[in-house]
Formats: sequence, structure tokens, C-alpha cells
Amino acid sequence: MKNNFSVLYLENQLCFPLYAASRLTTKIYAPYLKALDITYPQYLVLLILWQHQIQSVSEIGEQLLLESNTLTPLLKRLEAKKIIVRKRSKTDERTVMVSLTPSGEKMKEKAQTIPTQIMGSFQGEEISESELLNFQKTLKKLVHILGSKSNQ
Amino acid sequence: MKNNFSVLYLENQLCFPLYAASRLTTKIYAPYLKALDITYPQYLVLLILWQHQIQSVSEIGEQLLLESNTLTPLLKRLEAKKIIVRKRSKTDERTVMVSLTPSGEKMKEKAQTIPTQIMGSFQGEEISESELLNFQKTLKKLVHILGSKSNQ
DNA sequence: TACATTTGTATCGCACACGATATAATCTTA
DNA sequence: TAAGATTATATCGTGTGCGATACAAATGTA
Repeated sequence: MKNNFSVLYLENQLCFPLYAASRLTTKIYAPYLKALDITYPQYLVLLILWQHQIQSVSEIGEQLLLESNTLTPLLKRLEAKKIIVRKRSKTDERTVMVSLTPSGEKMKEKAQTIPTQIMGSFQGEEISESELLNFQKTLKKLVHILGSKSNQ
Repeated sequence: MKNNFSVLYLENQLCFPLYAASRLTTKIYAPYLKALDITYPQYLVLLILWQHQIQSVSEIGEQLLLESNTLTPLLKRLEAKKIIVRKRSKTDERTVMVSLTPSGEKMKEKAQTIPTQIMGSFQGEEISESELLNFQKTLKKLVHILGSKSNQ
């Protein structure tokens, strides 16, 4: 029988494992990304640009659930490293368009091997592929629900 | 059979959603925690102290997967708010023991309603309880696997 | 018992996150 | 079309995370 405070135990909560898993995942990426001299959030921005070539700050923000208060400094750091270019739109002076430099474009090749290596870290005897797929499905739902709850 | 596409897909559908879910969860907690004038990581420390009364910095770190570089400043902020007390151990001058003040002890009552309120806001969502339990189970396994991979 | 090693915290610097606020450009509408 | 509202970025301040390093206390060992 659960007492009233059992809900306050760390292991009974959903949020702590999410927080831990997120940080541990970032740590797994770190050595691979360090070879490219980028961080995990910077890698996420590059994933978008490798796919879409050019995006506004807010378009990037919509996909990563981040806003300009986080993105502007991050993008300036990527620009300082000559990986991207930031340029005000001619048609709407408010928006800043972000695109890759040749150097940033070239990084795509090197980055291509990362996902396979990372997914290896998620492999373990305890988790089957089908379990991982189920997990990913619920996780996606959860993000969707949390996303709608957090901005209302 | 796993091709490059499925690996890429899984990476993007697993690592980024973990990162997003963690941040969104913290955002959901924020208004409840603001009423107690604490942050989410500070709340995690209090969860441990409400259960164990007194813990060393490294014991807290083992449970939260954090080290003194993160914990020391965080604990100092909690001490400044008169929620906890930090005291060097008599038997081993290296270790710092952390415990609750009466004020910090009292916060347990108020905090008890938080998990229930948050879980309640998920009523009627398209995730069943059994799906959530399965999810939680895989998540814990994942944290275990990632934890062992990240510190080697 | 000296001396090297390990352990537990602390400090430093950098890069996020994010609420709050500012600012300029664009859009709405009276 | 002038004035108010909205939109897109940027800035600021605070609080994490975390790798690297420092340092003193405790432990191990010759």
C-alpha cells in the first residue's frame, strides 16, 4: 500500500528519468561532436540546415522548440566558427535567414556516421528493437501533449 | 534488417524527443515550483532530502547523476534561501552533509500535491496508464544502459 | 611514519535554457 | 494614412550542466 508521500519519491516520477536520459544522451554525443567542434544543440540546428539549406530563426525555433533568446547567441557562435551565415531578409527586414557556409555544408559528410554510432549506445540486451519502437511512439505522443500543455 | 534510413530515423525520433520532453516537463513543473520559490533541479534535491533527511553532496550526486561542479552552487542557493543547511562532517572533513531546515521540512506538505496535480492534467489524454507504465519501464532501462555507457 | 594516491568539494569558464523586456519592421484598422 | 497592435529578433539576468582544474583531508603503501 502506498503512503501519501510515495509520489514524492524520485523513482516513482516520470520526469526525473526523462531529465536523466536527456542529459546522458547529450553526453554520449559529446565526443563525436567535439571532433566537429560543435555542441548538441548546435548539431540539431545543423541537422535542420543540412535538410532545408536555408531557414529563418523562427522556423528553426519551431522545430527545436526554442526561441530567439536561446537561438540568437547559439547562431552567433556558429557564425563565429564560419559554419553558418546570418542575413536579414530583403523582403522582411525583421526576419533573419540562416544558411550554411561551404564549410558547414562539408560537415554533413563527417556527421553522417554519427547516428549509427549513437544508436549503438542505445542497444542493450535488456531492450529489444520492438520495445524501442514502442517507446519512441509513446515518447512522440508525450512530446505532443506536453507541447500543447506548456504553451497555454 | 537495419538500413541507414531506419537508423537516422530512430536517432532523430529518439534523441531529440528525449531532449524536448525533458525541457517541456520542466516547463510544466515551473508554475507549481515557482509558488515554492524553487527550480526543478532544486526540487529534485529536496525530493531526496524529504525521503532521507540527511545526505552528503556525493550521495545526492549519485542519485541525480550530478557532480559537485553543479551541486555546490545549487546547494548554496538553497542554503541562501534557508531551505537547507550544509555542514562539514565531523568524522570526515572532506564530506559536506546536507539537511533540511524546519522551513525546508515544511515545504514537503505543499509539494506533495504537485505530482498529483500534474498527473491530473493528463486525464483524458490519448495515453493509457498501461502505455505510460510500459514507457516508464523502458525509460528506466534506457537510463541504466546510457549511464553505464557514458562513464567508460 | 613519510610520501604518493585517492577521495570529496569547490572553483572556473563556457554554453545553453528561459522569463522578462526592448526594439524595429510590418500589419491592421479606424 | 496615422496610430495602435503584432511579429521577428535581440538583449539581459539567473540558474543550471559540465569539462577541467585545484585543494585539502583521508587512505594506502613502502
